[in-house]
Amino acid sequence: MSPAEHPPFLGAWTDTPEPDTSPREPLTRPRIVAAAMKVLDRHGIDGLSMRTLAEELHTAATSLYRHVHNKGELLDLTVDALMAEVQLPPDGLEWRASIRAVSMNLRAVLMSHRNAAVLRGTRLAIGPNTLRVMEYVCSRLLAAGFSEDDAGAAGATVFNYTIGCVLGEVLPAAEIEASGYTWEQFEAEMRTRVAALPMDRYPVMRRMFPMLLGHHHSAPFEYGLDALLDGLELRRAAAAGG
Amino acid sequence: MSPAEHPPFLGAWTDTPEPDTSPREPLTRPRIVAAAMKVLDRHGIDGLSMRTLAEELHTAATSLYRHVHNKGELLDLTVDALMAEVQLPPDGLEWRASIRAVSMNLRAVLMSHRNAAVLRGTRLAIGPNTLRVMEYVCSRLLAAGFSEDDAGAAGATVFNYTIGCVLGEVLPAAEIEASGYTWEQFEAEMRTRVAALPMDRYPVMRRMFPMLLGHHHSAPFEYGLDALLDGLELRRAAAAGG
DNA sequence: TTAGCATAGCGTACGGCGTACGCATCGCGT
DNA sequence: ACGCGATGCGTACGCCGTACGCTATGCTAA
Repeated sequence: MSPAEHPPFLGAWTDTPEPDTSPREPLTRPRIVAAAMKVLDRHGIDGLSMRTLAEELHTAATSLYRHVHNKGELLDLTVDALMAEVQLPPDGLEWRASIRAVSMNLRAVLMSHRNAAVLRGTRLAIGPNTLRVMEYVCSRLLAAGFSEDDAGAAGATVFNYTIGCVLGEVLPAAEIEASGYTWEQFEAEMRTRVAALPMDRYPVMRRMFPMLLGHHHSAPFEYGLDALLDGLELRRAAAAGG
Repeated sequence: MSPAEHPPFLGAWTDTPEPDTSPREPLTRPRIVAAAMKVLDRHGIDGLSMRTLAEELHTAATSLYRHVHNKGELLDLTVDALMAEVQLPPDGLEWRASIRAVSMNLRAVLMSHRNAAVLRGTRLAIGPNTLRVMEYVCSRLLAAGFSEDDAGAAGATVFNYTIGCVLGEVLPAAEIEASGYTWEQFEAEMRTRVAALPMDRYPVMRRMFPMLLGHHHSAPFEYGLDALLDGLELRRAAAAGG
């Protein structure tokens, strides 16, 4: 197999494969996770396979398994890495303002990585970065006077609300991306699909449905978030007063 | 290939395959969807493949494609079928009570089909059954005095909150099921995994984390739901008063 | 300097997946 | 009796995750 086994003139015919003298820094978990996020952003969930990821890293698929137990763990790491991007608000804010800011930032991060956000909906991925955000939220709530039980419930509520909303907003976009449609094609298809449904049996929906699908801005999200925070403040004040 | 092509004694050696004289009612979409739900409940998301589903129906995998465009559509149908199970409360309830009841019923249905609930988190599946529930919620909110925009936002909020919470509650269970662990094994593994994290950097979490993971009951869900409804009532009253 | 060895990378292969394609079978309208 | 559309299914293809074992590399001890 080595060139020495060929007569010399044969070796001259083909370019020697140039033993790939590039330095090529070594594979590490952070590098792998970062690449996974990139592939996810660009090619969607179905576009992320161990092979495509390996290609992105100029490696073989099986090499990844030296650094990651299996694909599930890789996805969990990627989802947790997402949480590293959410900024925590500065100190000194009133509790509502700080929780609101965390929720908004979390939403922004998820929206900027739609596909990872969808993943986040399907995996229980608790890592240091997730914990960091949860720590901030819960400590703020405790400091504001919530009991430990209430702080846990309130924090979970805000989290779950935020993620639920983002999923609702992001899933259409993710499906569009996956199907290769444009937004207009998708909206048209949606319209015909809806027209095929027995809409006359649902008079309210016939009027409101386009609106429900079309929230490209954050107004409904903020409406619900503020309502939720108002309700939590009522409970906090009642508990503090009683 | 027909038995007549073999000498008779050869035919006697093997049991004639008994041409399956069972009547076997024809494949239909509802039958397929019901079977998919059953497989989902029993064997989890990964346990539902076109082949396993076909086996459940005593058919070949490719036969299913006469009734369903692709697996994605099948999953969408299954998710929508889930929504058929949520009961709508009787007439005459105050708006908060009726919305609260829908949310609780929706949660109960999702909790009783964990795996389908996880699917619901990843697919935009709007069919007649989903529409029916949304119709109820929105019409109730409109009747209570919400503007059309606010009703849409409020309805979406309640929906998204409910689904987000259920996902948070159900994902651990779904993962347990998928991994074949028992709940105790899982809790133990979770404990060691958490112990491996830099918990000392997160003092609040170290205390509260077990609680956050362990909500086997609906108290935190109801806490957040009631807070949300309180906040919405504030807005409704303000809009009606102004 | 060299021998030995742990470790990172990778080539091959296996079983399972979704599903395109074309043939067999069956029930019904003529 | 006879086509003919609808339904079921056998085969096959190109992906997927990943187990297994070889090779190349760089460090450590002699």
